[in-house]
Amino acid sequence: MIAPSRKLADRMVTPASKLDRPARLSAEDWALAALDVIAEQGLAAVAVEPLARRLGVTKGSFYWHFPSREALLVAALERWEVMEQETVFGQLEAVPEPRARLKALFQLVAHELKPHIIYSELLKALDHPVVQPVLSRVSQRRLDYLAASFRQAGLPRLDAQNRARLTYAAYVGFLQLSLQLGQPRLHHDEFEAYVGHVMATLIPD
Amino acid sequence: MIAPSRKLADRMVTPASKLDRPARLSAEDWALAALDVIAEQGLAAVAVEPLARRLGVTKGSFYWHFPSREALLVAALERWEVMEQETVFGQLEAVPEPRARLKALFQLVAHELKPHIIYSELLKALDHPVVQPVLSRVSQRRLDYLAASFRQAGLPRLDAQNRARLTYAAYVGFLQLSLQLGQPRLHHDEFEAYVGHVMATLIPD
DNA sequence: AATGAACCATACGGCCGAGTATGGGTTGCG
DNA sequence: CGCAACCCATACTCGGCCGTATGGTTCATT
Repeated sequence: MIAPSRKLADRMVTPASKLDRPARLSAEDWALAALDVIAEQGLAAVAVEPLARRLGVTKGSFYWHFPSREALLVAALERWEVMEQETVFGQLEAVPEPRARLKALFQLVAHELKPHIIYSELLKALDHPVVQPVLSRVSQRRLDYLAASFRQAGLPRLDAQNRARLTYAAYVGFLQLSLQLGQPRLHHDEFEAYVGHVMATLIPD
Repeated sequence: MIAPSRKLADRMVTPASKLDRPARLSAEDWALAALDVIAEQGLAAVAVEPLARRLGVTKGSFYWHFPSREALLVAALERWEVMEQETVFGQLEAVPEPRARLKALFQLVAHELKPHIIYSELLKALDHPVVQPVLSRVSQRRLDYLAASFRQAGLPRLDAQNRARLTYAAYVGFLQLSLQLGQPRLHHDEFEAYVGHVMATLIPD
């Protein structure tokens, strides 16, 4: 079982011994650290002992909070799934007009890649049984959201669905190519032109 | 200590004991087996001992042909890179008209996923230093090919480049979503409709 | 002050895969 | 036949990570 997350006291008697580590960790701290490692080095790099070293403690701490490495992954992904809901969808609720909302969505994804790094890393770890259902749910929600937006933008139902699939595939591919491959390395101007082209091509008029 | 020598007759006359294994392997056999494992379980699953078991031999064999696991990966990717050139591009040289060639390209990718499984798996292993340059070259070649085709289809130079980027991102995303996530699980009819939608959206008229 | 719970360190066993060393068997060729 | 070159098996060492066992330390509470 997971220990109840107690608010970490700011009692820092040590001046500069172990730096800003809260001296005592909670299960949530481990889950957040796991998400950091996923974002930096992928899911496979989430190992107990390296994580412990990273946090300045030993395995003895970890196995008090979690029964196994699997349990940590589950907790981390659970936490990520709720966070991503707010992050991605939260900023778009405000835009009522569907075409403007789609444009805002493209701009968001294109210019703020960091929130999508974890999604991209999880996509690379889809063979893992814990990851698959989570990514499945998240992707389906996004697809439905896209399809609804295209529908509101005037596309017939089937066209809206297919356009959503195409758009989402382009999103996933863009993430992989720009984050993982990092190859194109477009300069600012040509990148803006690219985003403009994507919007002009995929958003109906 | 002294292992009793296996009956030689087992090797010589057996009709189907060790099956079709050529009894003695070459470096190329190892490279091809590595590609099989990549296609089935990803690059991380390419380990020497499991591979040896798969081939019915032991590590002793491997380390005669290769100095290290790295060297095997390099050889396997090298081999894959030349094979993929012929496989993907070879079938399209015959089609002269650019728009028809693009359509043929879409159909090829949509209906014959197997040749792209390795590409998809390598995409998931881009953090590996051996993989990065290979995928970088392959992707760039494909992008250039796409851009040239869109150019021939009548798009202005910059539009052709951006359309190529968009198309290739959609290709990569489609691979990840259908191969790894396996989620959409579209039925035949709606899948054909999707492919049609993609072509109608991305191929200029 | 004392006690119990929360938290962590240390040490251990086990698994698995990378490499190394070495010798034995197999094949082609003179 | 005989002798290399070639191919493979066996038997190690080494390191990394998982999980367990156990005892020590710190904190809140009475």
